[in-house]
Amino acid sequence: MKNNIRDLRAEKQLTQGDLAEAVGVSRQTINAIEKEKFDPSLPTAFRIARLFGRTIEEVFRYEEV
Amino acid sequence: MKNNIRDLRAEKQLTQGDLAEAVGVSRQTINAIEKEKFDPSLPTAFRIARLFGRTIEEVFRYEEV
DNA sequence: GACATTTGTTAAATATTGTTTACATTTGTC
DNA sequence: GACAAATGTAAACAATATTTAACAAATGTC
Repeated sequence: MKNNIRDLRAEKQLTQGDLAEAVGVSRQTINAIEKEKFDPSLPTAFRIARLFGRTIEEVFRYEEV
Repeated sequence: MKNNIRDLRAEKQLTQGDLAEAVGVSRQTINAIEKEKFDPSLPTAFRIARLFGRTIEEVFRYEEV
């Protein structure tokens, strides 16, 4: 799973901590998702996308196995 | 999280077993998601949406807490 | 009504994801 | 270079997703 959270976050000038607070997860969780250590849960993905005013497909890109 | 997998599945005349196989999860997982027992992972949500030719937002509806 | 198919459900076990804590590294500013 | 802010990372744990197996209930067909 790829994502462009880093760019979207930069656009809005939010730190990982800002985003974490807005989304309701820990800063380390945002960091891990951003660094693509693991995928967020579907609810978390929805909250992230919504926060940026984007669809999930615009934020995350799934590459078929 | 709400979803309309049941209707989409009916449109395509797929059984839960058919969908499970196409998506790559167990039939019970499809049943549980369909009955909204729990949310799928993000990759599974992507595969389900893709299979129906829909976006995740068209298949799943997230209601803010 | 017998039969096959589909769906619902439950329990236990496993895998994956999210949180916390703590510390290290990087980056920017003075 | 000192300092603060931001980011990276890791281990332990908590929470959730998924599988497997088994059986019950519903549905459709003959």
